[in-house]
Amino acid sequence: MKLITRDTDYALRAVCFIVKNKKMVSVSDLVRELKIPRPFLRKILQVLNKKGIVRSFKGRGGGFTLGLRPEKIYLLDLLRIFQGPLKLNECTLNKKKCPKISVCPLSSKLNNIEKHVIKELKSITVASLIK
Amino acid sequence: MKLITRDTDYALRAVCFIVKNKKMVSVSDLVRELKIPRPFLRKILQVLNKKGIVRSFKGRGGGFTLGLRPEKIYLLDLLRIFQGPLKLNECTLNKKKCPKISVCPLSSKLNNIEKHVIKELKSITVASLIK
DNA sequence: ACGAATGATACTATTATGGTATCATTATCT
DNA sequence: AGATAATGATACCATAATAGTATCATTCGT
Repeated sequence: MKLITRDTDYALRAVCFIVKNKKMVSVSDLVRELKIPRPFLRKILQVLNKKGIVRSFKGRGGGFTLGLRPEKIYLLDLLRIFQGPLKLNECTLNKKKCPKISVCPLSSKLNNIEKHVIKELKSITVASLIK
Repeated sequence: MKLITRDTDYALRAVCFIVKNKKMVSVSDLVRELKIPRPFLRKILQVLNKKGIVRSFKGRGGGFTLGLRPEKIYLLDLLRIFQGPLKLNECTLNKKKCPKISVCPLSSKLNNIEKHVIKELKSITVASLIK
């Protein structure tokens, strides 16, 4: 099981690079640096732009700058953007109501795990990864 | 993101039912009780049998009994059997060595999360879910 | 006006998940 | 012994998620 998928990972790397570079960064710069497939990276950056993580500038000399301060960019947010909500305790039979064999003590235990994971992920910001 | 997929979930439910029933349980019993698609459940039980979690008996009057004591059946084991090793911190660019933008403080943080999750999952046994 | 950049969007490929289907084997009951 | 009721082995299929590609539109600087 993976916790972090590629798009999230790429997004994180891209954002980190943009932070370090201070100035405007183009997709070409990022591709050169990160060796990520260009069209895929473009798609990812467009999402980051829409979410305000990054700001885009069109036209010649354009590219991307940071949209938020690095301390305000949480790994958890990136994860949610690209992978949807983190729900570790989803009961697969939920729609049909749990049948008699109620294994539901499980649910509370999974909830605890989930809370811990979320707390930890919240503590990871781009700023904390850069320094 | 799901932590537990259906096969693991079904396996857990099946095992719990077998524990509660004390005696031999056939696939038909389980299907009746758990409303799980029969062929899928059969496949799952065959895996559980091979792994020793469950013991199978062929022929008329056959079925399944427990292969281990309920305190010895860990959710973590079921998870590993059906979903492979739990690796939260897999760096997607690992093969090619992380490029210069080393985001690797991330790795240690993810490792901590992973350890915690594994520890928690180890503490969940079938016995603890039944009572 | 041209070229260099991103925006929008639709399509494709690969893999993981969630199953089905079929035939072989084995044990029991009559 | 033979029918029947169970699991074993295995190959196949469907759907969804992941990981990308491709193309045309728009915008900005020179």
